[in-house]
Amino acid sequence: MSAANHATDGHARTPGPQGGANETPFRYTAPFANATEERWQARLEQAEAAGGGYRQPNPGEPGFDASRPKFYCLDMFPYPSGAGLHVGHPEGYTATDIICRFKKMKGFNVLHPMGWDAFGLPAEQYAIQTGVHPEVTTKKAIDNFRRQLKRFGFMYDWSREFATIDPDYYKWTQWIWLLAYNAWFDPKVKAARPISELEAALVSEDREITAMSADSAASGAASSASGATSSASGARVGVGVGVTKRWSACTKRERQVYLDGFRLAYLGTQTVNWCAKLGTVLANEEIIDGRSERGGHPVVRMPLKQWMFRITSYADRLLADLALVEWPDSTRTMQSEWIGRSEGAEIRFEVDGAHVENEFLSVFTTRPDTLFGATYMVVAPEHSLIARVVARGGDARLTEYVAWAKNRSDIDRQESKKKTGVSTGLFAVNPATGARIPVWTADYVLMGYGTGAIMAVPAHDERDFEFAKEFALPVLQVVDIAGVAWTGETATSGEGRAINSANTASGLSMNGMSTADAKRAAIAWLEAKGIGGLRINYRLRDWLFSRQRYWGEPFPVVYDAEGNHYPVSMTALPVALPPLADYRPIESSTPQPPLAKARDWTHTTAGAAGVDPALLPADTAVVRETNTMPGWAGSCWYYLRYCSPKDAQAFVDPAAERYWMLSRKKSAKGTGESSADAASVAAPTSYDAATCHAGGVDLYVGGSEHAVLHLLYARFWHKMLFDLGKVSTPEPMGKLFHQGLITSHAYQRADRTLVPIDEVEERGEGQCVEKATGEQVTQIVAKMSKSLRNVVNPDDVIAEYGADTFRLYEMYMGPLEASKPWNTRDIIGVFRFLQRAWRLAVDERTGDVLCAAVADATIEKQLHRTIAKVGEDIERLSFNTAIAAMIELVNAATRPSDMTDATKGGMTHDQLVRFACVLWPFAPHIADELGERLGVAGGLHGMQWPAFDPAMLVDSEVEIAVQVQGKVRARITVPTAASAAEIEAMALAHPQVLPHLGEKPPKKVVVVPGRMVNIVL
RNA sequence: GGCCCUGUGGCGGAAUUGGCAGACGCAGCGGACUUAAAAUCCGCGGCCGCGUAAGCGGUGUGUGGGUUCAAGUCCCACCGGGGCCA
Repeated sequence: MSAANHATDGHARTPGPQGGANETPFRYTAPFANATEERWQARLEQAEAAGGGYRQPNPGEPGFDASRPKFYCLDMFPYPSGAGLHVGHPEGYTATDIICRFKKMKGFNVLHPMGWDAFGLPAEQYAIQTGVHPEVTTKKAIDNFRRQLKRFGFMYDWSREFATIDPDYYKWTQWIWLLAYNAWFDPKVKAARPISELEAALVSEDREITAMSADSAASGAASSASGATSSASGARVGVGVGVTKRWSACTKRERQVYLDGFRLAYLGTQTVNWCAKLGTVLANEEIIDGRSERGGHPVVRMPLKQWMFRITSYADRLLADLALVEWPDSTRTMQSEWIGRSEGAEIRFEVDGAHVENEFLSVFTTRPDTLFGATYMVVAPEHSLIARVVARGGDARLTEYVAWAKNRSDIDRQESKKKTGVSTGLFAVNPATGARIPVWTADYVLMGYGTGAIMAVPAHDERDFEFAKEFALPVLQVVDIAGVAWTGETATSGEGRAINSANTASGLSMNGMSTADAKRAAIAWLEAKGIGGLRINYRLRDWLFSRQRYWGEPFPVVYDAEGNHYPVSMTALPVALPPLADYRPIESSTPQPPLAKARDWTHTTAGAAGVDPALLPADTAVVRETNTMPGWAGSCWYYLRYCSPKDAQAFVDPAAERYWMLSRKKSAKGTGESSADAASVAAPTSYDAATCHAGGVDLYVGGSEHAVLHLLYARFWHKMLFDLGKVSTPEPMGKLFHQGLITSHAYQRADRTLVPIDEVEERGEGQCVEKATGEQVTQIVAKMSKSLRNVVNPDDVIAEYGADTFRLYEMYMGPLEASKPWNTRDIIGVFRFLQRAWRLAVDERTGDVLCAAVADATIEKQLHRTIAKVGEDIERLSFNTAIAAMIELVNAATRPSDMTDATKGGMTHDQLVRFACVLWPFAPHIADELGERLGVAGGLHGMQWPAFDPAMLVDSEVEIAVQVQGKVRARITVPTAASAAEIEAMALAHPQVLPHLGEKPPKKVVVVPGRMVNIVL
């Protein structure tokens, strides 16, 4: 078969652009590779325009094959930044592309979508810098990203593409938020339920409720929701002021406030991190060392009404269900540490003092066994108790201290060596000893952890001890730790035996008990006394979901004149982001969302805004919420939308969601060869924990920088949707994989300062010197950065070698999960491999295919082994070794320099087709081109993964090592089936072994058939 | 400070279950082809010592111990690099 036979598209015979005297116009050069790739990509565009291409139909759609198993493979969608793709993007995308192409050849229905995470701070900041509307810059960046990704030839189903900024998408983001707004977490069933069910129960049972002010309600219920997981369910945390009333006796307003205290999306007054420069509030996790993660601007703390998500309700389940997913252990550990479950006790201390009466101070401690050692208490400067003391005329030093401490970052507060604080003038009563102990405020206690107050046990806590020393507060040892002498000079921490811990008056006696027993005794005593009990505390805080920015999803909420909030009806969505001439944030010391500037939009009526008339008459004047959602919002559920991206009736079509997200657990036996048997079992129709996989997406690949936040938020949304019956699996991502960071090189002077890569010259022998000074520098691995001038632009690399080479290079660099340095010099290696592979099949002078007439038995065997090895390696994401195997095959089959003599080396037509199929997932363009020249029309995507004969994987003979005392002394070739006794006899008789054997017979001979022999003397 | 990951030639890495360390690639060296160069093809290659050579001996996976017939792999301690929580 010659190339001329299928030169129908007029391109196949086009010589590589190498000039007139070129003798090898069909050589696989970079221009030839680029031309070939672009030709195949143009064809793909045509096919896509005609409804084909790599489109994957859904169940019920034309062309859908129900007999095939499904595989949903997802990349973390990118922020389309103005800078375009960096080399890190195609790393994960190539990996998933290889797996998807492989799975397709193995007979799977493959969902492999791509889209854009286009809202959020970076897009807005970029727009602000360039002075162009974010929508314009974002869409331009998307177009550029799409162009770049298409140039890599990824097998995405582009018909499913969307961006989070599309109104058709964020309409449903708002819809999900409304679901959360209209839901509460029922601690009895540990699941979300519609809030209408809570309301119905309150009405029918006419329950007694504690009516509260709007401000305290939200935080109060939030605390009780997490407290509900402990046995201390009745205990209120902090100082709550409320009146108990029957539901029927409550006003409409009181009922509303009460219900608001349960919503999963609620309005709470929070001490927030206000970044004046960015004009927005930031989540704790967006702040590093007291400055904004993005931009490094200072952040101050102030109270603000914000929309929150009650993610703490899900702390237990978010923790427990980590066991159900195939995620890297490191990621699961990070999430569980982020959730930070700790078991301890809540203890309520009575407070009395000049200004405050009948109050109590609640603390959380992991060491209730040390209660007798609590010689003073400390509350955070932000604690509500302090505010009240100040309001009732507390002394000036206290006021001053609170003002000073308020803006110190959490890090500063915890790390500063010198402890600061002032006495509040109040006293609390230690319930165990009956002693009056002073209440201090100090910034080393944070409002964000526990209750914002601690009982200080200076004898056994380092920080409490330092504080007690600083202010001459009493220290009492209550734990005797074996092997650690008590000197009074330093705190002793750890477990031991309780001492000085008995009081007949209070009835608590723990002396002699182990720490574990003492904890139990203390908790039992607290419960009996009704002043506390077992409590599970979480580090996890509720999720601050409001941002004072323009470029985000508007909240579907309006406020009446009194400031009461009302949801926009689901049927009135989307609440479209209004056009705004000046969208810049308002840089100020007080929060002012930019959307407030769109007065025509913000000031409207309930009817125009789409509020249910049953909630508020249509002509009521209302003001829209001007905060927007954070960048995380759109990425919390995009994987669901891909299942049915155009659905206008629902956020996801239930049948499509079920098909792509729900799957059976893999049977224990099924290793690798799973295509045929998986299809024979009918797809499940509903989730069953015993037989179904908890996670939906079969493989999710992305960077580990998203190990906590994005993945925790997405899991939270998914669990809400699961509870409310909107999705069919309890977890969003069944299997997760993090690709490693691609780093680069930089050079370091003797004084450890860095030198940009282009200011260094190599002088051979691995010696490098700085051009300007001649100083010797050493090569180190560093992150790619503009300042080090070591950023690699994928477009440049493709122009120089082609996309197939780029893909191959990134996969060949090393293990996918490892962080690896980019080394441009190494790219030539995989490029040469593709050249050799090409030359194996194609005459470089004529473009005709070159096939061996007769199959070489050795090559045939190696081909089978390569097919087996590459298939296994793809399944375990070991692409570097798969490529090495292909290189070995091609090297073995490569002819000597006379490349026209088809009788020497090479592969037969049939072998070349099979090889092209194996190469296709990695380097699809060259493989498709080879395939076509070999007579497979229209590309290889319809081909099956080639079969291998297991018999071909075994040799009849094997060479094994013979060791004497663990040292290799000889190698013998034995039949694979040889018995241990036969091998032993051969080994002992070997001439190279004999001299090493002593006079006496060997003590022992270890024979591992097929591996080695070890003779022990 | 605690937990986790990691350390293999000049470089990237391989060794999937404790079983021949260094696959494959880069860089390097030698040869063939060529007027020459590039390209291509063939070959060499951890380090040290001996040998003209094929080869032989020793040593070798951050350091020091241990388990084992056998350790890059398992255990303990330490050192360096990275991450997470403090």
